Amino acid sequence: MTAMADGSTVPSSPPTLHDVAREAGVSIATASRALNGSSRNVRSENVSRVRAAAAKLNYEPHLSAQAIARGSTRTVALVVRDVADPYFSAIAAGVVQATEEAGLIVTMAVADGSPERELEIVRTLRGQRPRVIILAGSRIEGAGVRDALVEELAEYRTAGGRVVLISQRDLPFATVTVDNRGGAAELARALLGLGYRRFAVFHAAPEIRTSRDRYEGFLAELAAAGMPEPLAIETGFTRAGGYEAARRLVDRGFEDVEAVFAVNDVMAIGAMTAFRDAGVMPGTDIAVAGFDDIEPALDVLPPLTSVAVPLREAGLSAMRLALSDGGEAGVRHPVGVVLRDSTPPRRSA
Amino acid sequence: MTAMADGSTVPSSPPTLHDVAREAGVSIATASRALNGSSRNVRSENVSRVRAAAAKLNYEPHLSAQAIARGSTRTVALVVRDVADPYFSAIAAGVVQATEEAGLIVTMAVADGSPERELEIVRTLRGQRPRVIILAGSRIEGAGVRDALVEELAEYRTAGGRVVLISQRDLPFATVTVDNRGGAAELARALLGLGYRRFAVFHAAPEIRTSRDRYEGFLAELAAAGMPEPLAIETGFTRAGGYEAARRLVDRGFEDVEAVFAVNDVMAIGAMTAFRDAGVMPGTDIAVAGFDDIEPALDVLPPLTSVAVPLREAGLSAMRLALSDGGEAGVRHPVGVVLRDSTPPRRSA
DNA sequence: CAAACTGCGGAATACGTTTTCCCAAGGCGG
DNA sequence: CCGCCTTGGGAAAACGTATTCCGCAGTTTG
Repeated sequence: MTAMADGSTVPSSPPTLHDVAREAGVSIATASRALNGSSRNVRSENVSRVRAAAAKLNYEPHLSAQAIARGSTRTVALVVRDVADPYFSAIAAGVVQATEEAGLIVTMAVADGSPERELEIVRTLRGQRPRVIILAGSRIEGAGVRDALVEELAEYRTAGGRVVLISQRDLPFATVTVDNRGGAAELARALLGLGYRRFAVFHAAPEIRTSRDRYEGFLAELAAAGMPEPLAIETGFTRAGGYEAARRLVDRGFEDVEAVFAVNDVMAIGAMTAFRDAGVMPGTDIAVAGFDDIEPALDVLPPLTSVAVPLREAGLSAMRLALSDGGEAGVRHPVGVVLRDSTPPRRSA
Repeated sequence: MTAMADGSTVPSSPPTLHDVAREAGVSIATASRALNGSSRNVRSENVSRVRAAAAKLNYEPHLSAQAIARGSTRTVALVVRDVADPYFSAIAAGVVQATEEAGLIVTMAVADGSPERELEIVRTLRGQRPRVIILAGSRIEGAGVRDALVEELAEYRTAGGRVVLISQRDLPFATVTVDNRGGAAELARALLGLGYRRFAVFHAAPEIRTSRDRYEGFLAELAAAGMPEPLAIETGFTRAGGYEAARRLVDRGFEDVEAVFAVNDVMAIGAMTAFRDAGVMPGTDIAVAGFDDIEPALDVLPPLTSVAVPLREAGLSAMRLALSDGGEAGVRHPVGVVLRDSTPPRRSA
């Protein structure tokens, strides 16, 4: 603070490059060149004087000013549905890690599962002029919003920005996907192998592409094996959704269902708790399997059978994809079924 | 893209205020005033023409340019230890929500539990010139780093920035805390009331203030009740830390311990899994209690006794505190013990 | 009816950087 | 010894916006 005559204080603004240059006795241009090593040379004596001055004044360059002077920012924008969801927070962790390793800055926005909100976010994001926009788990298929979003993103890319989508296919942008369909099919095969025959599937609205792919992959494999169509229950893509679907199943008296496949782990975990609350024991009375293999899947009892998805890796790949100047390519991560006690082998009926 | 003579394309930069003004047939000054309603009036006809031009060109103001022209940004910087940890992601969710409601932007950095990294983050954050810096769960007590960090933050505040700390006391900044000491004491009383007498405490390094407060609160209450000193095991503040501490306890043959208090839920949950992996059943063979009452505490079996902490609320309060021009005040959130089956009443010995 | 004032548009400046352009000094070959 | 090239410093322009200041027209006031 700067003390005033009346005893009050005034916020003193941080030192600028100008101050550093004056302190070092050189021009602003030289100071700038000394600090960020441009293509131009600076006499080494001047470099050290500028460095010393910057350190003395505790100078930090004004990122906004740099951005406008250079014509590009150092930020990466990440849009997720919900930070508190372990699925997204794992992805976010990967994105943040890769971003910081590249010396960039992450800004985060939460779409809350609303396509309109997501569109609005992307629009205002353009004002931020980020280098990269990463959309994770968007609910992009919402009616007309989809086209508007695609157009918005395309325009952003035209201006030199990079777009990466996580777990969302069929859009003209670089994408990192996981093999949702294949993983669900593999899971179906594994469950059939354990002796299960009658299934229920807890899935979310089909506009959520991830849910739909997993659902369809599971169905396709059952059909291929000549199994009857499973009981499908549509619900929210969240823990609460899984809980509620399980309640509904209990209320309906199970209808012979032996195993539940919930299209993600938080739903599966919610379902397990709902079953237990209703007095039916997951694992013994009814089998439960999920998808994602998030950390809590191990801590729940019985441990949850799931399909391991490298979420953090997906976040890392997204950033790698964004930073490599590669074209529209995409990365697909393999997934792997991991069987645990929530789906014990079933004595042959 | 702009098509070139040779058939290639060139990134075309986004429209600027200049373009909007030209399109609307007014000056830049008028366009600026029309778009963000300054104190100055603009003829309503011009306002609508500018608005129309902006919409037609899909104009978004360049936030960096605004920042430097206005002398202040619209960003809030959040520093957490680890996004993937449910404790921090819950706080982050609250911060993001409140920030977006205020029309601001969140940038996020991950300190990874290293005080040096945290200091470095805060330093480079100053270059971002955020309106607010929120530090959650910092490990601020690291040796000399602490003073440097305080100084850095003080300097930032001098320049007009606002600092809010979450769950960190005794620093000269606005702080939102939870009653860690009181909650732990209350938990101790509750466990004593259930009949437990021999305790182990899994705590983290004392530089982690949150851990220390909970540990001390628990100890103090036991001492007040005339109980013997519990067995203390120091470990990491993470799920892995809890797991490892439980293993150590098992290896030592328990030494009569009847109940474990882990200073947070992820540690408690890790410990429960470790116990189970070792063949001792949490809840029946040994009681376990945690702190935070994160969502998975309900899904684990037996459900985990914990102390409910309004984490999302804490994030919201932090932002409210930052935006209200109030002084150094602080908010303290109350906590409440919630008993579940991981600590069943103990038959009196 | 002159003077003061109000309403509003636009030119110009400011913000803190980077970068282009110009210039001076010194080294070198011819 | 002269011109040319290299080296490196500084002045100034540029980035995109907000805002101050100036000026003009029209309106009110005394």
